[in-house]
Amino acid sequence: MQTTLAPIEAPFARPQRLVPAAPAAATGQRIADRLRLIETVLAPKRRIVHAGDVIYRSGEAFSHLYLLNSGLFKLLSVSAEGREQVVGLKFRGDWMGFGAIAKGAYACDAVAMDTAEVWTVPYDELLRACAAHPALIEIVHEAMSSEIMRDRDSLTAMSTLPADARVVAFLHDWAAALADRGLRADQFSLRLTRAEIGNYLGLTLETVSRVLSKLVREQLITFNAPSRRDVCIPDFDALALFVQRRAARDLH
Amino acid sequence: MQTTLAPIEAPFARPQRLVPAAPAAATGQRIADRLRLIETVLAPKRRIVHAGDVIYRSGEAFSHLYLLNSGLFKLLSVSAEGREQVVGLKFRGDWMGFGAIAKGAYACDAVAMDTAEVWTVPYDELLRACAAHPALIEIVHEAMSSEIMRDRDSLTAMSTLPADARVVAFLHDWAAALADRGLRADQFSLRLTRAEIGNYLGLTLETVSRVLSKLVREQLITFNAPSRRDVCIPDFDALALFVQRRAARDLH
DNA sequence: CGAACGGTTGAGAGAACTCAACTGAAGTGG
DNA sequence: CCACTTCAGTTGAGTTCTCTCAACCGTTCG
Repeated sequence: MQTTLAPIEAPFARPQRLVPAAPAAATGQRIADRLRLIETVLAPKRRIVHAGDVIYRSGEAFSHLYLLNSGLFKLLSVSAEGREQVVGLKFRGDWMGFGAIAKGAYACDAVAMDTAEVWTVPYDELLRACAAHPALIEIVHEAMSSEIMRDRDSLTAMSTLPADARVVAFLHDWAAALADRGLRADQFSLRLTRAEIGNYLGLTLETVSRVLSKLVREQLITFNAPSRRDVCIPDFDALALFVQRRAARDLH
Repeated sequence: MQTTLAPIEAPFARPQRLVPAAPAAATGQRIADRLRLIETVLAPKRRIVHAGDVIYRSGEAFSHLYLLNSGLFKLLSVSAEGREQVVGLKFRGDWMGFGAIAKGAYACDAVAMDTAEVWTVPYDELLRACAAHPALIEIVHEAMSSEIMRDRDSLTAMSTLPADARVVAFLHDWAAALADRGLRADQFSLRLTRAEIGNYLGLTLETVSRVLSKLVREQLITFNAPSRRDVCIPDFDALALFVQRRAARDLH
């Protein structure tokens, strides 16, 4: 797979994600609390969007951050030649647009995959509000920090995991993201095509399809109805274990 | 390589990097300016470290950010089993520790690869200073934003580029990082072993070695002395072109 | 001098990709 | 209402790329 400097374990093992069985009472509470604070302090403009709607486009001047209150977004890095690369998936409570601060322009397209509610936060207004509300700055830093960690984990997964473990880690993280938000994680609809999943994971759509078929054979997942997009995950921890085993494999 | 949603070009093409021929007068000025501001506002504690020294370790409680004033650092994600993964390389002007804000603990080891000067910035002090100096907050946000973008670009490269282009992109980015800091970019010493480069890029050390040999044959690089770590890059733009071509290859 | 280490190179194996055929579902127009 | 098309998905066969295993070289260091 790649060069081993020393033995490694599950690279996708994000501490917060590996504790999916959070007390039901607290499930999704942190995220909701933060949203409420943002709401009261900033009174952001709310906006309902539908699948396919684009919040910002690559190249546009940066001015706003966006906070997802519901729904699902994908971030697409679009090259000059028009090829697209999925570089991120955003759930409720996630911010969009952090990457644009440094360059003063968005570097990707933010596309809704669903009916969603987006809160619009003018960046300069946010900065002013930060001066008045110290808690705000910490929330923003925490969100950026999380994004950095998530990217880093993805990078590690990409460089250490074989195809099947990558797909499993993807499912695991998706389920964990839902669980974090208090949504049911044992059964959900992937809203991406095989091509999009493959694009995101650095695999071909055929490989993704083959892996999913294999996972069904191995009973790690099942599909509801013939749609083949509604996944059931009978044993969440088995996913993490699969990834771990697969990563451990090449340490002899 | 991976699923194509639409045609793509060079994924490593980071706008700021693709303009390496910055006016000599301004070269490295932005970074120096920011360092100077931090220095005057925060008066951070300076610290000289040597190759192999560790600034923080995975698992330690988060309390400080670190700003690199000179030298080179690597960030190592270390698993429970002790296997290491290079997840980042830091140059002068780069911050270390952003990833730790969210979880309150560092998730990787920061290891000096060189004699280096590190500035120590207590995070709570930084937050207080931000309230007084609005410019400071923008600098920090910009640094975090840059890190997000860099990770995202690496992810794209990992998922779209074949082995040779990945190595070339790595050299290109290294040279660009040096150029950004006013250092000579046409000739420099890679301070990583083949194993470390491979680990970072998700390749084996043998593949890295083979690619480098091929690049020498194709005159994209040369080595100084038999050390095989001192690289000459006769034509910087040729590197970007190589990556671009290699990425464009699979769009038929 | 011998051991350890970084690096190079070759041969064979294995993983993922490409190309291609096929299915089923959904949508369109006659 | 039913051909016809399109699109997502599955599966197979062959190819290609990268990895694994191995031998070997040169340098450094005890």
